[in-house]
Amino acid sequence: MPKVVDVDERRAALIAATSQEISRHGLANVTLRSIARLGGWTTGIVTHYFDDKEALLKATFRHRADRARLQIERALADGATLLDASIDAALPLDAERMLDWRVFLAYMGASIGEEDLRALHHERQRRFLATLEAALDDEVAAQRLPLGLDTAHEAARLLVVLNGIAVVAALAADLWPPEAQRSIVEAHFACLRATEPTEVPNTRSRAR
Amino acid sequence: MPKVVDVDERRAALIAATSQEISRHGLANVTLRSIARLGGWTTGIVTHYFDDKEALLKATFRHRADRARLQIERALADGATLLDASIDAALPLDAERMLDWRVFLAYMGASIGEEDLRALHHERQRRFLATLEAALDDEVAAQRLPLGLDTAHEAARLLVVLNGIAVVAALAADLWPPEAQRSIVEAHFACLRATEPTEVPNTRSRAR
Amino acid sequence: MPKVVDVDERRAALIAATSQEISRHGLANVTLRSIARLGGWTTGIVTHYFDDKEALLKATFRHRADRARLQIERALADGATLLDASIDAALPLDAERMLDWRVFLAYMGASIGEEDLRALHHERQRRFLATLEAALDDEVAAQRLPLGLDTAHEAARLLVVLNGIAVVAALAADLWPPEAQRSIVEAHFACLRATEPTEVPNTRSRAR
Amino acid sequence: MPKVVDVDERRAALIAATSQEISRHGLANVTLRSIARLGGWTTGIVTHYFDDKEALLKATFRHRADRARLQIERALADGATLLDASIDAALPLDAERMLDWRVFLAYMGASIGEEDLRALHHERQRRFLATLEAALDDEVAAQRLPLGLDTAHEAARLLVVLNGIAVVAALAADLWPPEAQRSIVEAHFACLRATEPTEVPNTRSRAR
DNA sequence: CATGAATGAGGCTTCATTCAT
DNA sequence: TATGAATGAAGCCTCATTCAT
Repeated sequence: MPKVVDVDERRAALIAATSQEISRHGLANVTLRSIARLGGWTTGIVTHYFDDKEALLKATFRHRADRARLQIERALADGATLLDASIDAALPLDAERMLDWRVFLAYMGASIGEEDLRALHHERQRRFLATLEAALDDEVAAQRLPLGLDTAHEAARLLVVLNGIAVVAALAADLWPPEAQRSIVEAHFACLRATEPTEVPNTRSRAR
Repeated sequence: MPKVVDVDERRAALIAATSQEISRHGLANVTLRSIARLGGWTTGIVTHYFDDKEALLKATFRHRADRARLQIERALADGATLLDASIDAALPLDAERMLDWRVFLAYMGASIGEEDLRALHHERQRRFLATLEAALDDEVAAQRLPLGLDTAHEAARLLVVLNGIAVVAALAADLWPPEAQRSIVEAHFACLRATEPTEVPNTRSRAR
Repeated sequence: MPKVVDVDERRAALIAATSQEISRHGLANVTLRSIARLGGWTTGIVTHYFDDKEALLKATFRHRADRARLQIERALADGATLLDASIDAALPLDAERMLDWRVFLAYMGASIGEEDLRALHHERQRRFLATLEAALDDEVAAQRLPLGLDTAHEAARLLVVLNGIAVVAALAADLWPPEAQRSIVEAHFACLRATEPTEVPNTRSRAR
Repeated sequence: MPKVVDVDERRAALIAATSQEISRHGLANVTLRSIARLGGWTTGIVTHYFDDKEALLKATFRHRADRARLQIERALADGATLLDASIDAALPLDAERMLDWRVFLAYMGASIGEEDLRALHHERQRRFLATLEAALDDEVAAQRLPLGLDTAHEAARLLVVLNGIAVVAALAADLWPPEAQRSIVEAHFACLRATEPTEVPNTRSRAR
């Protein structure tokens, strides 16, 4: 009987260690050695569970993206409003979500100029947009947002705001304490609620 | 007499080549060789005009950050509204501004986990916020935005939106054509004007 | 199981190769490549067993200094007189001791102007002086040297003579054949014995 | 009429700057740039007055060797005893002589393993030995040293002692204050004066 | 399954030298 | 005579990957 090793568990441990290393020392400074050291393994372990370093990094990115999105979906499924979910499940206000965003941003920087990585981001964006749009539809249905809202457009706007907060907060944490981040999101939702549904489409069709 | 060379001009050429390389091939793939090749120099040229590779990269980052901010300031000084300046001078809608944003995002990713780089971003943010806040004050004074607007807060919001657009657009350009980017900014400004709905009707005349 | 390698043995082999390279081609011409080539390794081997080139060089220096001193101590422990030990265990009269001295002199030259290397030499000198002084005390106790000799002072003198011989001999080997080196040491000891001319006549019986 | 530049003077200035750099920062750290900087020149100056860097370094070495020897010869010509000349003109007890010795030792280290440099040292040693032997002959003639002294042999011994002091003192200056250095030389001369002229030759012909 | 020794390519950097001015 | 911009070779070092055990 072979030694029993839970492959998925080990993979998860490797991904967790990789996340930590990326967040702490930067994507450019992540080495197989540093990952192995953090987990108490040797470098050889990596190629046992992943094809190579790149595969491990991509898996880490995917894992954090999924985790981040699922946390929002779970909050919504549990009955949270989109506003609350955006703040309490999306903003980098605790360690795990900070990790999500830092891994994302690190990988985002690495993707500039490396077109083969765009597929990953494309997929991530697509899924986030779908989640946000569905949530917006639900908000409208629940009459917490005005009827007739262009939810596809507003999903994009919300994605932009959340990404924007993450960027600026990750780089200057002391300038963006939790209240500052929250107030941005709240202002955005206040704006949504005040939207005259006919206005936005009109604006978009403006001739230039 | 030695060969006459305009040092600043040569430095600018090196920075331009570095920007191109970062944008095209990614910060992690920028090598002294690739920079030199692009400019038709040898590798020694780099350390002739900069202390080392890091100094060149930082100078490149600073240059693009300054260029981006100055373009906005210039547009405003030339009489553009903040809305127009945001769209026509800030969004990555032409090659130069795309370069600004891509360099910024690349460096931002590299800053995750490297705390010594945060000072650069901090400075950049501070200056952008100051520029945006002053512009918002001007907008209010010109009665294009409602009196009593919290311009400090709105400067932060606008910064978030612009950064957010850059992030998502840089990673999935085909999902964010110019009109999509524009509509986000316009929706944001519409929201600003609606902050005091009684003061700013839809009939303002905007010079373009 | 990984390949089994005796780390200390491999380190010793690297140090041996480094000694050879220093002696043959000079400290300034020692490259990782040349060391690796001599041992049949690749360049990576060096940083596998030492932090970097400097660490390897310092370890080499320390090893040769220790070896040289221990050879003298061993000779004395085996019953040799200090005169015989000085000649047969200290002078560069065979390949190993020549290596000791050449490595020492090479490193000494490199220490001019590099104050951070002085600690190494300081330690080396301190130990050699202690060894020589103890040996001189033993000689006095064995009545081979006059009672009342200032052994601390004489240890310094002997160190000077041995270092001086090494310097001149290493630089002009043909001017300093073994007999010439020996005669210097013997004259020095003759002088020592004559320090109290009434006590040590010329009729002492020396065991060799 | 061409610009008048005293070639020898300029060469001397270059050599002086090179000596300083060697003594302060070590032979390995001497660059044409550092020399030029020290003298307020540009790097091109060197190849105007010397073939290349190596020629400058060798000229520096020769200059310091000549200077050191000539200072001793001058002291002797002025009527100093050899003992006084050895102490007051040879030991590294002032800045210039310290410079002589440091340059010598630095170059000595560089000569280990570089056989083409041995000619320089050979010549230096030959001249020093001749100077010392002549001085010893004079001392004997002046009856300050015993008749029948093997002056060739004693010149070698004295050279060894002086070189030895320089080596140890250059590396551990605090262990070798002026008095310590002096006492070594004085002890050596005391030994010379006490020499039984017949003894040394006998010792040297001993069978091994 | 797991180890970790060894490889070797490629990056950054330094610096003597050249040469147009 | 002097400048100093530019060259380009070569050094050290890092690190993903391989593979014998």
